[in-house]
Amino acid sequence: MASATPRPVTLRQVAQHAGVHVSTVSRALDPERRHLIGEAVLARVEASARELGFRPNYAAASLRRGRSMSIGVLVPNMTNPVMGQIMQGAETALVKLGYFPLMVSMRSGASTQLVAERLLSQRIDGVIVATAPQEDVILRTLLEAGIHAVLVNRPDKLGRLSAVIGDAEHAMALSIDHLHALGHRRIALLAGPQSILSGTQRLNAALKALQAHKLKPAAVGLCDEYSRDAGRRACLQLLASRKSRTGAGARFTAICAANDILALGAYDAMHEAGLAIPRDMSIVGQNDIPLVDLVSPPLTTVRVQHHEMGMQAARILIEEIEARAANGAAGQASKVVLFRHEMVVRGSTAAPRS
Amino acid sequence: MASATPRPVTLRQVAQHAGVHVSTVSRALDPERRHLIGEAVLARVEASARELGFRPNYAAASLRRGRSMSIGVLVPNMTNPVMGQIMQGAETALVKLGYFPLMVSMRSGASTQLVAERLLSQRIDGVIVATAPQEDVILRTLLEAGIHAVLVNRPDKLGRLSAVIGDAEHAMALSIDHLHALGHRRIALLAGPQSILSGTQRLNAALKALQAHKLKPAAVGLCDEYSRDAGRRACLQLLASRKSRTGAGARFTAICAANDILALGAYDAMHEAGLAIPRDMSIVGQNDIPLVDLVSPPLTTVRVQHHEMGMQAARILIEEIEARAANGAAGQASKVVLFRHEMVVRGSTAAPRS
DNA sequence: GTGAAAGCGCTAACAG
DNA sequence: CTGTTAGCGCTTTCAC
Repeated sequence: MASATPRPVTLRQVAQHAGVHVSTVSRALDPERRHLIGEAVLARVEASARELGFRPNYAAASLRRGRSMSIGVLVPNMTNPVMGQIMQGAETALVKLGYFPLMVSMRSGASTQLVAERLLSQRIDGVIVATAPQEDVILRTLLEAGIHAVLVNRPDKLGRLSAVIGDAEHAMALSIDHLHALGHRRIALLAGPQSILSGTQRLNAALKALQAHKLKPAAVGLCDEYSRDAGRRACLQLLASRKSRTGAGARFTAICAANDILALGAYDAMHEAGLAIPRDMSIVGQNDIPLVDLVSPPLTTVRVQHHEMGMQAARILIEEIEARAANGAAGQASKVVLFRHEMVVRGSTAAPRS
Repeated sequence: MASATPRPVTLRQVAQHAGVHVSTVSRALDPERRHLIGEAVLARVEASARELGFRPNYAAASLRRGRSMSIGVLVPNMTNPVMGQIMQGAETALVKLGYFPLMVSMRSGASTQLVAERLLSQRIDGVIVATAPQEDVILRTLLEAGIHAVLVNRPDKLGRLSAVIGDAEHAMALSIDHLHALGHRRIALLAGPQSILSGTQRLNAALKALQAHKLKPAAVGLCDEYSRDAGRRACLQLLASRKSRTGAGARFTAICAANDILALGAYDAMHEAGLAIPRDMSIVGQNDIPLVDLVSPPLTTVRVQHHEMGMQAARILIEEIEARAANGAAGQASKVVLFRHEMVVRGSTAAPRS
């Protein structure tokens, strides 16, 4: 008993065991330089390493090479499933590229400044930033220290950094095209608060998508916040005006909501009005938040591929870092990747009753 | 322009700037040893460090001290909000204790073996394990390498490791007590699959909680999986038997589900049977998964404090690591912390109609 | 209180 | 192809 933490095996020990020099072992174990080593020696070294259970000491390698091969992944918090997907995607891609992701959240209780210091002390080679622009103190600190950054889910106002962001126009077009393909021509919009960016952006995108089919919205309900109740109220109002009016435009058969929460509010309104989904009204949401596949009927919505966005951000970051290492800091153009979304067709949409 | 990544400031530079020796700076900047330094020198060193923007190089410190001050946090995946909370809690506590968390998921696409190697190469001082027992290959590899581990949300079958787990008895007692306090006496149970641990555990806990009130379940519905539809079917069956039987026991007024998903299935069944929640039937879930506050009526459930569990696991781990460093590996007893839960009363429960 | 010197484990010139 | 040598930046004896 009492196995007093066996001290990790070093390169030196492997070298001794294999009867060669340390540097030979170092080369043999590096996939990039193993071809420099004779086959016989290579085999011997590998056998020794395996037998002794050698694991390279990253700290020592970092110190020597001046690169840590680790990348910070900065998120506002880790409990949000969207952030989870971004982290997961970034991890997958980074590991595959031979880097180690360091996940760091702003909800750690540490001050903004300390979060930056922590990352800097780890000598990260780059950082993927998914935090809100309000927290840019960190980003600035990191950039000043010469850390390369790529943004996820938010654009860079200065246009200096590459960013991977969602394509709002594409997203709304998917919703509208889906309804149109089902045969809907009288479509009402349930828009989010026009005081915030995504609110106006999505409304405009929806109008544009309708226009592409030479349509105008049958009605537009404005919600003053992204809450279920706001969606419900706006929707009830829409239904009321539908009755009072007789024009063709007012008799809509489908609702395109700016967001899943608002769509769920529309569910409530339909319920109260005694209308069945999707028989009397088709409803489509936006975002595919968790559990909307569990409501009745399961919500048709548009999924943002946050996982892929995380992967893409990682790939761009590493590419830029390695380009910089090769070509020097000279003029790299920053990319903006607009991400495609995907339609998730479930039970809340159907062809209109003829 | 062309700021070619300024090389990080080293201790040596700070020493030069302050006109003292490197070792003096090292001592001055370590809160544990700064008292060894004269006040004047201390002030001078600190000023220099700040002025030059010195950040300690953790890799160098790790190498020298033989401890990385970093802790692995192993989760099955990062997209699950439960895991998010555990990671978040662990991060908060670890950072406060001066450690750096390395979040690693099994969904990274890397093989189990490689995930372990990665952690080992980082020379982590310990690991918090929130993965399922199926993935114990990793855990075994880490333990064999002498890494200290603490489990979250799962017990150690061998009783060697400390674990922070939910208290199923407490959780079910909260549900039952809540229903009892509202006046319910004829309570049906919706149990999960008896083939898995949490299924039997929760059922037994519920029976025990009822017994504490000298009650027996009015009925027990067994679901063969944790799905909404399984909950619905089991619940419909319960309702059918309720009609056919006339005994007092069969006419239950409340349902206590083993899980939120099953509870949502019960919602469906009530809907189909034309019963209103909570007027005709009270329903209580378990877990408080995201969005159950958005269903109609909002689900009354029991919340597991995963965030606190993550924090607690971190504290225990560090405590044990530091005790081991101080006292040697000698016989440490492993702790099992049963975590308290909290009732979240929302709209799905009410007093029974008299 | 402070300085000097050694070395953690590894990689990267430079020799041969 | 393989060995030699010199550190990366830091902490930690041991002197003074």
